[in-house]
Order: sequence, then structure tokens, then C-alpha cells
Amino acid sequence: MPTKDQKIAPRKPRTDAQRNRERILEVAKEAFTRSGANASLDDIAKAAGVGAGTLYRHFPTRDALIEAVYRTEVEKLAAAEKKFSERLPPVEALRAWMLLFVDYIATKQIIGPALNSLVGGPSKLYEGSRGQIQGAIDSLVKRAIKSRDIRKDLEPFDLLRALIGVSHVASGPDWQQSARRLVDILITGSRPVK
Amino acid sequence: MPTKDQKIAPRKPRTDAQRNRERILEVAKEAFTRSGANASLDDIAKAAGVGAGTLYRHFPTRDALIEAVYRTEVEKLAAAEKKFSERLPPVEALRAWMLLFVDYIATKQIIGPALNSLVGGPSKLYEGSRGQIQGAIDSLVKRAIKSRDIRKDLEPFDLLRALIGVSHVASGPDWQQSARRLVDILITGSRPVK
DNA sequence: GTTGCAACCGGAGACAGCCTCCGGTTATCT
DNA sequence: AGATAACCGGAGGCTGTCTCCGGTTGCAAC
Repeated sequence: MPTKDQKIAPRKPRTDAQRNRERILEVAKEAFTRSGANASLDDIAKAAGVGAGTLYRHFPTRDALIEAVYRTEVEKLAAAEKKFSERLPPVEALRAWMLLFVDYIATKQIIGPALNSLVGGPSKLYEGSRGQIQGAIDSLVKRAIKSRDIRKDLEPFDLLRALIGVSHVASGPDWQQSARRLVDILITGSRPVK
Repeated sequence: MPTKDQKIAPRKPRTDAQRNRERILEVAKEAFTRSGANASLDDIAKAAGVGAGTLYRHFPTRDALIEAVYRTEVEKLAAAEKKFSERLPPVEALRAWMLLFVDYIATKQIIGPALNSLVGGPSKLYEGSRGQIQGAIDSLVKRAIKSRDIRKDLEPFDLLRALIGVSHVASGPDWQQSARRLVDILITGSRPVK
């Protein structure tokens, strides 16, 4: 939709700016994977070979950086809903998606703090991602309700909250096994009462 | 078992030390309730009317302070298992205990970070509390398995992890309702497969 | 190819919070 | 009353956050 200043095209971003931004994201992902969401931003800037001011111009807050780092992965996770919905019966699709979610957490493709704002943070940063993830689980749950595999009153958001919750609990060698068992319990517990 | 220096009785702790310690715990609980586990320790010391050195002598780490603040509540929560076990059928006892857990979180009698180390933190600080909480849920689950109300292979720890997990997810006006629904799903999902 | 200039850079410095150190105080015991 | 060890507290060193502003440079226009 046309807006003001339509005749003044914005200048193409500079290549050094794009390069620095990509570099920061790459280094930040490594740092967050290794040290968690509280990794030092100054250290990340140094490791990326940029000044702190540069990092802050690209990402004004830690949350902005985290969102940018994990946006692609969150989008991939959301998009996987369609794949599962096409190929699997409703409850199996839901289960497969939840297990993929667990897998993403286990392999640190997404970390817990990146998920926090999906479930209630005030930040507008995650609106895109939030909509996608919530849309994904909404679709999966609605389809399973429709096929009467899941009770009618189930709130998709409750399942999402549970998944995000376990991503925060201290990791251990058997975290993934435990999380997978939880998915099983959640699926079983979501079935209609006979 | 007698050890060295048996004949030298330890000196009674000074009253000003006890008073300061109590004061710090009281102020810290208010601060953690209001601002979360990352409330400034310097601010807590100031509000308690003690020096930072005093706070650090009583509680060498933030985790030590958190554990001391919430120890009583965690012990109360653990102890409630006996009350429920005496009065309620197995599954109802488990459900009631889990709902009490949710209530403690909702009313901030316990906060999420105080629970973290219960499920895998390396710290020895929480060993007492950890044992009690894990003992409580172990007892509840074993009793329900024995009465065949719950499947044999259920790991009590998985349920505990789920509960602690949702305590970390961003609070909202309907958090408690959502968490209670989750308890319902977990209980239902833990039933034996027919 | 040159010039203008705005988008970019980076790092020093102010600030907050953490945590230790050590000189001084005081509560307890004899 | 005196000795003394347990206690106090706050300044200072340190780390990390984050802004500011002088300098640089990539891009567009000519």
C-alpha cells in the first residue's frame, strides 16, 4: 500500500552493514548455544569483529538479538506443521510436531529464552514468530478436534506453554527422553474422555 | 559422631547476626516477588539496612539467598504430600498436590528460579529441598501406580519437570487457569492405557 | 572519475551491579 | 571489667551494559 515519501526510494543498505549484521547473528548463535541467553554482548561484538556501538545499532536490545538469531528456526518449526498435516493423521501430526519442537530444543536450534515472548511477552519483536507458532499449533489441534481424536475443550496454548516450559528446565543427559515422555503424556491426556 | 575440638562448644550466634539474616530474607522475598530472581543484591542489602558485605557473609551467592528465602515454602509444599495421601484416593492426592504446586507459583510463595536446581542444578544448596520434593512426588506416584490408577512406567520426575517448566513461562492474567488445565491433562495422560 | 553526504563504524566513558577486603565495632564469655 | 572473636559496612576493583560522538566510507548523482 503506498505511503508517504513514495517518490523517495530508500537507499539500498550498505554492504558493510549487511555483512556486519550477518556476522553478529552467526557469532551470537554460537555464544547463545555455548553460554545461554545471557552471554556477554560486548564479547559477542568483539568476537564478531565489530564495535559495541555497531551491535547496538543493529540490535538495540538483547531480546532483539535473540529474536533475530532464532527467527529462521522458529519459522521453520512453524512451517513444519503443514508438512505433518499433509502426511499424517491428526493426532500423529500433532505428536510429530511436538516431538520436532523437543528436538529443536535438544539440539539448541532454539533456546528457551527465545521462546519466552511467544507466550505472553509484551514485546512486539516476536509478533511475526508468535503468530506463526500459535497458528501452527492451532491448526494441528483444530484438525485433531475435528477428527474427534482430541477433546473439544483443549486449549492449544496450554500445550504450547507446556512445551516452552520444559525448555527452561535445567538440561541433563536425559532431558530429551524425559521431554519426549512428556509429549506422550500430553497427547494421551488430550484425548477425549471415554 | 564425636570429632575434634569436641570440648570447645561453638559460640552462640550473635543476636545482631540473626536479626540481620532474618531481615535480609524478608526483604529479599519482597524483592524477588516484585522483580524476580535477578533483583539487585546491593538494593536488597540497602533495603534491609545492612552492608553488602553483610549480605554476602550470610549468603555467598544469589542461589544461596534464593534457597534460604524459599526453603520453608518448599518444605511446606513437600510436607503437604502426607496430608493429601492420608485424606484422598491416590490419583486425587496427586492431583491435589500438583494443584497446590501451581497455587504456590501463582501466589509467588515460590518462584521459578528457586525450583530450577530441584531438577538438575549442580548446586548442593538444594539437596535437602530437592530430596523432599522428589520424595513427595515419588510417594504420590508410587501410591497411584500401586492402586493401578496410573501407568506403571510413569516417571515421577517427568511430571515434576513439567510443573517446574510452566513456572518459568511468562505469567499472564490466565496463567493459573492454564496451568490448572495442564495439571488435568498430565493426570489424564498418566492414566493406564485401556 | 569525482564529489557530496548520509549511513555506517567503533571505542571510550558513564553507569549499575557484583563481590571482596579490611579497618572498625560490638556481643558474648570469662 | 576486659578480652576477643564474631560481626559489621562501605569503598574500591571488576565486569558488562549501553550511549555518544568524532571519524570513515559506500553509494548515488553528476
